[in-house]
Amino acid sequence: MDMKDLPKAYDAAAVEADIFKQWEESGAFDPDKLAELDPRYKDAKPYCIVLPPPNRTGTLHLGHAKMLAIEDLLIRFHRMLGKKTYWVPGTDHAALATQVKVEQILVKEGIKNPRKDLGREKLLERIDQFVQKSRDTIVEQCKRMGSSMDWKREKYTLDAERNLAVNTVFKMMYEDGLIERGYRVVNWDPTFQTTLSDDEVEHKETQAELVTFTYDKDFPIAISTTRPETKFGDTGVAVHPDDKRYKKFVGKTLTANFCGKQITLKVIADEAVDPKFGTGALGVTPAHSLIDADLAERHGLPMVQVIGQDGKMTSEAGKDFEGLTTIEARKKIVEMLEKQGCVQKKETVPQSLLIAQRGESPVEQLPMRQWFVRVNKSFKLRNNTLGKWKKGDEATLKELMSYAVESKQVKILPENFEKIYFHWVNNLRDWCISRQIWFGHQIPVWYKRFANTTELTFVTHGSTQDNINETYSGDSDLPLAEQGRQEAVKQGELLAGQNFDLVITSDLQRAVETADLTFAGRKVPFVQDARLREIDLGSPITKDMRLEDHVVEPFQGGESCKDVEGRILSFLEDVGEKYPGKKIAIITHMAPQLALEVLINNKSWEEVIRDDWRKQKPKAWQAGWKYVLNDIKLVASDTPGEGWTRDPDTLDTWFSSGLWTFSTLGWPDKEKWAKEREYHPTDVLETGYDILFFWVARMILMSTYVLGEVPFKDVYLHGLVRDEKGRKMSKSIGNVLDPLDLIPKYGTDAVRLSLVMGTSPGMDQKLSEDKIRDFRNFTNKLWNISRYILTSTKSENRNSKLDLSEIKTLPDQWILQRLDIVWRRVTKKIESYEFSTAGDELRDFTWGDLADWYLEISKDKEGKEEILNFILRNLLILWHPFMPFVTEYIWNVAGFGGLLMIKKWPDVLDELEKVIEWDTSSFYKLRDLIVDTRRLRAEQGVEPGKYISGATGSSELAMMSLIKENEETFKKRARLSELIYGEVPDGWPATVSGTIQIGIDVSGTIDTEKEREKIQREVGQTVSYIKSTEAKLKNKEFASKAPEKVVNDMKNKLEEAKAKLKALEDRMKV
RNA sequence: GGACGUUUAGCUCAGUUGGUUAGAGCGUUCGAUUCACAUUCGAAAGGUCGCAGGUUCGAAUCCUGCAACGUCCACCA
Repeated sequence: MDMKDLPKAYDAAAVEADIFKQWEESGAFDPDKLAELDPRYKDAKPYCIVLPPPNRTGTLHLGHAKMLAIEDLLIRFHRMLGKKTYWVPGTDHAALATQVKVEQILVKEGIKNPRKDLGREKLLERIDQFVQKSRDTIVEQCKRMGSSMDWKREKYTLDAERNLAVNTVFKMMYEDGLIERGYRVVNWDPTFQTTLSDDEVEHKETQAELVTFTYDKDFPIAISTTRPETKFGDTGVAVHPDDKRYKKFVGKTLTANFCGKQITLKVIADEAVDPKFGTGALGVTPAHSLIDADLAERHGLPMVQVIGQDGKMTSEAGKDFEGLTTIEARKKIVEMLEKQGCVQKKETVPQSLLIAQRGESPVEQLPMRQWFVRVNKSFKLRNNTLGKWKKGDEATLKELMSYAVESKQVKILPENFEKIYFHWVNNLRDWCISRQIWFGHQIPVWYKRFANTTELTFVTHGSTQDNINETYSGDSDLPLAEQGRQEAVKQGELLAGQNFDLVITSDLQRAVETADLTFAGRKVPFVQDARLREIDLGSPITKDMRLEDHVVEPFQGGESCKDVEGRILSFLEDVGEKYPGKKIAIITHMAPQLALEVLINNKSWEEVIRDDWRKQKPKAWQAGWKYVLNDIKLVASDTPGEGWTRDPDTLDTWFSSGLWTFSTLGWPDKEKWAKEREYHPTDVLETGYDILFFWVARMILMSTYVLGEVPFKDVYLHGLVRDEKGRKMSKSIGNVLDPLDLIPKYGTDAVRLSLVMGTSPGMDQKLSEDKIRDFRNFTNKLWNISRYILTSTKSENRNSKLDLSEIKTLPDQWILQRLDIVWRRVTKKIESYEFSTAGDELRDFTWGDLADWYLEISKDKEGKEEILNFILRNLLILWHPFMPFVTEYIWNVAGFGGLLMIKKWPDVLDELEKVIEWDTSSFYKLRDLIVDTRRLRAEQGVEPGKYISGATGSSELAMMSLIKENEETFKKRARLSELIYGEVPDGWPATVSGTIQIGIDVSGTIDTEKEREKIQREVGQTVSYIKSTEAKLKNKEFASKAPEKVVNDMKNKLEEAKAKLKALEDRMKV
């Protein structure tokens, strides 16, 4: 392109698509291809950020745009620094949120009850269609934002690889006893028919009627409630232990006829009751309140469920109420109570209603059988590199989560969020992970149910010599010792009263012999089954062998406990099918028996080994553990085949997102994981503070549990984007700014800048179109600076080397020195996540120093082409992470060669190392002088614009020197000229008429302000810090008052600062 | 009820271990513009740093209390 044809204004809309295509096709987004593009990426250090996967529920908003702008800035910066950058792209299925949204759409389309009318498969199909569309939009939007990630590596929280990770972790946790199925009070959303975690439930302030009443006319204690309909489920009345009014009732069991239902209430005393509230007595409803459930557990009160999953009253509420909604029931109850004269008081009180986070539907608390992650359960650590524990130590998930942040292995920015994090972790309750919706990871648990129940009676074999010695037999097949024979006979006596249809023994000698002795004289058929064998340990083992060491990993080429579990599982399947309804005795060994505990009795290996076997060993020799086999439950990472039914529930979406940092890097596939292992822990997690608990905390939980390491080193929490009045952007207010509208209007670079500049971590940001417009103006400024340089210099000078020893004039030295200082500061600031101030620094340089001063000065002097091109190249490099499109475009137009996005930061600036030697301090004095001149000129009314350009610096200096034609002035002007141009020119430009009096001592400005100011510029506050600290330390009062530790701290820091300063001074001397 | 923030120019915000005269952008006012850029340039005005105490040679910065606003968590049944 001919430089003369460059348009006056930068047209972002016209060039961005092409630029992005160029980047994408180059392969520079792919960390593995970087080395092909530039050899410096060979063996480069990894740098990794996982993209917080946007929900596939629709389109991206400005919050996403902000996230993309910040992360792309970091990625581009580190890529230019020479790191192998991997920005992991992906999207989130968002389980509940998505299903809810699609169901709502379907309802609008006329399908009244999508779940019922379409069924699981069809509904999932519709969701998949929606989700696919959503995904395409999201990818397109990310690209429009200029995000430099490689979508060929796209991951999805619900794809096959992530599913394997989810199932694997579920199984691990199940085996460690961290996941359990329990009957507990959970949050239930009757509208969407699913459970919700504590974090998905919100409180909404409402007014409610607080009714004070007695259960029936004769009941001695009055209670208050806002939810009379739950009172059918009351099983207790709680009072404060010190409350004299009720002391006589404590411990008694009272009955009442509550609106037609006979209820039994135990009066309990508990500290949790506030004697000052209401009547001081509290009706305890264990089934419908988490708080009451805790109370009930402490005092052993039963649970009665009176509200069903449909949100209506159950049969427990009696015939008159069954099937009514809670509101209807409430009204009716109050009426009935009033009729009976039981109501003492009705008042309106503020109450916070539980509602689902999405939508407005109220949430009920009900007891249900659900899956939970137990955060307070201690378990044995597999491998852990956090430092506090070693393999085999015990810890709880909560402890892992706390320690990761406490030890600063995860640093949260801004720091105050650490407190919030700890508070949340400390108050964390078990996490309900099962959801009754269809869209999501189905729980990896399968059941096989049998037509009839089979009863299995476990019979231990008698002792062999090895058993007596307490050594493990390995694969040896010893006969019973004499003691063992006696044991077998004795066992027979113990089982004498019981009849068996069949005896199944393992095929090892000791089991077969035991069968013969124990069941001698009975007419029971015997069957041998090799699957009941003891563990094959490969070879004989010593006494020190421990079962817990090879639960998962096989020992010496033999079997692991898990292998045995597989054998027993297949055995049970056969037994359940072949012998339904029979009573069977099985003679087998220790490990197979533990497997029975695991498979039938729902225990983890860790548990059975630790708790059951050792404690109950004596009992084992007495025979007769019974197992009732009516179904088998199997937790597996893949379907076990036909005849198995899978748990229909799905997992909380955050279970899969919690694995995101490593499930995206190939885990648990050994090969893939090995290849990308180096990227974990990832370098930084950047996201909004609103999902600190939902997501950030759960990633820390999962990563420290599964891998024993933190998921990321830094957490950068950005604030929310709000409208110009500080309100949340919402469709109902109509104040939503859509990135897709803004980008064509102002350009992506302007939108990105507006989201990064003027913001700090954790702080909400007010955004208006005015602000974006200002940054559009700035991109145009950069464009015009470039246009000026490109049109005023020859293209053959674009990449010419700069010989620093040839730079002699003051403005040249000054601008290069400024550039040197600026890039150092910008680098430091980006590294410490101070994007806004980094941008300010750059903008001040670009606009304030370069455009307003240096370019103006350069107009009056030829021969600055190398410097101008040099500065432009570097300016583009420094701005690139902030404004990728316009900088890449200019780089292209200028013909600097190659792709800007993989140019080395700071690359060409390396040669600037030496510029610190120059003394440019007098430039500032001159600048002040010029500004003074302008002001004076304005004040004294020099005819404007006639001889001198309004904005330039150098011509005004010339003017100044001509103001008073006398010897003194001439000297000054000669000196000024020398300073600016490095020489005294032969003649002067333009003649200036008029006279302006100025009295500035130019010579005085030249020799002052040397080393100190220069050092200050480079090291910031160091010099003054040293001075003030030294002064403070010398202060006798301070020294005597301050604690020793403080003084020492200050001394240390002082030494550091001095060393820093000295290093700098040395550098300057070279 | 508990915790955490915020309060600095008309507006949006910087101000990193306390240290010369508290900064920027926008806006306002005045002025300039044959120039790479009117998407420009220059200048000016505008601040008891929320309030009240305290520590210090020195406080926007540290401590205490108060107020307003905001957010999160818990919840009185």
